[in-house]
Amino acid sequence: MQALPGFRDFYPLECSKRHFIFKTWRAVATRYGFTEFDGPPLEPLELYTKKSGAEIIGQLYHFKDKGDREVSLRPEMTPTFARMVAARHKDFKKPMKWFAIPQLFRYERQQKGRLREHFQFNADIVGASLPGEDAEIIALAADILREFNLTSADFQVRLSSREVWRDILTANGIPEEKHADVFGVIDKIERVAPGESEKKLLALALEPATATRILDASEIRSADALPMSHGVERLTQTLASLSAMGLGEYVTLDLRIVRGLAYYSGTVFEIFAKNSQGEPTGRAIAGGGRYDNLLLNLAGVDLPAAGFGMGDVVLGDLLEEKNLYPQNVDGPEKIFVARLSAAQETAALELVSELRRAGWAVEYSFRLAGFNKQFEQARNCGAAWAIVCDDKIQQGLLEVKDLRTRSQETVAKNALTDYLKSKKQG
RNA sequence: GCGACCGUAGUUCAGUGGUAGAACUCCAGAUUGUGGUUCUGGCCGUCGCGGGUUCGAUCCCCGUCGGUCGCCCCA
Repeated sequence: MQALPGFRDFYPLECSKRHFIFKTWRAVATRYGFTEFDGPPLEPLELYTKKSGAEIIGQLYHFKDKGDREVSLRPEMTPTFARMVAARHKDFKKPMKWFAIPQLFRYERQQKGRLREHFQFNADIVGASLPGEDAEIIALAADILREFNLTSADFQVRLSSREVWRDILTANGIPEEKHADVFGVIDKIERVAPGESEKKLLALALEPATATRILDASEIRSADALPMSHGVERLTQTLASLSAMGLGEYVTLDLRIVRGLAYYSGTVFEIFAKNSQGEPTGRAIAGGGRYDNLLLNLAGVDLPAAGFGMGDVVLGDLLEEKNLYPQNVDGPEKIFVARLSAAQETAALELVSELRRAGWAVEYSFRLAGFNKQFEQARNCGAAWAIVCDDKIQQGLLEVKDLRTRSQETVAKNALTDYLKSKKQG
């Protein structure tokens, strides 16, 4: 028996890494004033088949439950979020800044960076559709990566706008009905052979000259290269805000980004790891954007919103590759309490208990073994300190050994925690 | 859903048409007052599963399941 395909067993080390990622997500989100929420991992299938991106339904992990309901494990958090917000948005002041760390599911063949299950940090703002909100979302995403000690040499935020794209398409006489298809082509420009995108655009019955202008537009990397419009003004303001927040070096305008999901309406962005040439590479670490119409379409409540997601798989691979998991990711400094003989059994257990209640991570040997064994066990459990209980415990004295330097000192029991604290900081 | 490659002890891998090995790990001991060395012993596999060819298959063939990577799609 093993885990289902695409599902992971988290052994202690992997679980520690997962906790490290979650802890970092929560810490930065909290600093940005976001509060955590959660929803059901299983939802009515209809929530996903209804209005949010028809693309997603082909790969849903869905089935019929015992009550004959069509249900699906959640493939993304946004529909759940939209439903929850729509139902009770009047209970919350705007802007609402919420985050969640849902486990998401997709039924598809697994490959690198893509499993049937993953955890995804989601942060969303429901507010007034301001450029500052877009900047806040992007800044949070970038600052999370900075918190993992990733730098501008490691990742790049690629900023774009569907609003700008709609203006470009409309200016080129492309009717609204075709926008989604054209977005689909733009979204894949980087992944198809040269010339392929032009063929696809022509297949959508675009004039050759129009197709060329669309492809040229996707090369735009600066707001100055775009005719002024509401969308461009917005992008400019968002970029200015990000620069003011000290994140300018992380962000570039890149009109190749449009995002796959149909519900995005304005600003969109994706974050990619950079290769040695500084080019975006691999799968997106994070992605998101503005979806001002989703709440209206899905739940009949007209609230503008923006958000992004960041999965643990691609991020985890990157942290692994860059060796950015902390040394002590599997836990705090431990203390091992050893005792010489049965005479110290009780005293040792008292000491173990006292230290644990004082907040230290403490281990000891369940059976009285020779010192060789006890010290070996101390090393194996990763202890930084060993405290030896021997005859001197009668006088309230303990031997404290630093297992890394192998130096040992006699310390009074009542001075132990102060001693350990002073040593820990040093 | 499609394609390529792969599937032997917990792990990394060797191996042969006549029912399997190494290293490491793990456990115990050498060592009844101080640990990463060394030595000794022990546990471990229905050789992924099913079928076929064969006197006989872990080895050949087919299927299936699983893994890796890619396509599709993209949280």
